[in-house]
Amino acid sequence: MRMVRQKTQIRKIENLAARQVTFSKRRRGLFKKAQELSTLCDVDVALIVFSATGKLFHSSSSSQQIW
Amino acid sequence: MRMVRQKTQIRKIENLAARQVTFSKRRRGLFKKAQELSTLCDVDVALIVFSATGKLFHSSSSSQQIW
DNA sequence: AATACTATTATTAGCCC
DNA sequence: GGGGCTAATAATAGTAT
Repeated sequence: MRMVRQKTQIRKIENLAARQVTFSKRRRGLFKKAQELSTLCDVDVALIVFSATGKLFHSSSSSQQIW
Repeated sequence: MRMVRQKTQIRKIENLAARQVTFSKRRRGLFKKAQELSTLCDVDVALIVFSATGKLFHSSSSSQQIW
């Protein structure tokens, strides 16, 4: 079974199931990167992701609570 | 000249110059990833980074202006 | 929906200018 | 501070379970 991966085009993924899977995977990656930037560079980072179904994902490394 | 790259430890980079370079590079990467998530998955993403010198970097894909 | 695998792409650390 | 280079690490698309 070949697993030929195409270079990802950055445009809306039309297939709902595929879009949800990508949302889950990339959301995790984004929060990880945000946390790493905060730690490595000693800066505050706030990240808010609003899902299509109205669910809210957020993180903030700030000592100030802004949300 | 060997360029032996160590696996990055996720802890504060003590050297100021190195920290600033990493901040610049990773900040760009993070905003790119945020934009990609928004486009691919058709969701709103807001990202705010407070630099050590008080400079504010932000992006929001939301149609609602929150900043 | 969640998790695991893995080939492949994407990011980036360390360097030079 | 910024930009380019390149090898190495890291993220992830596609697949399978």
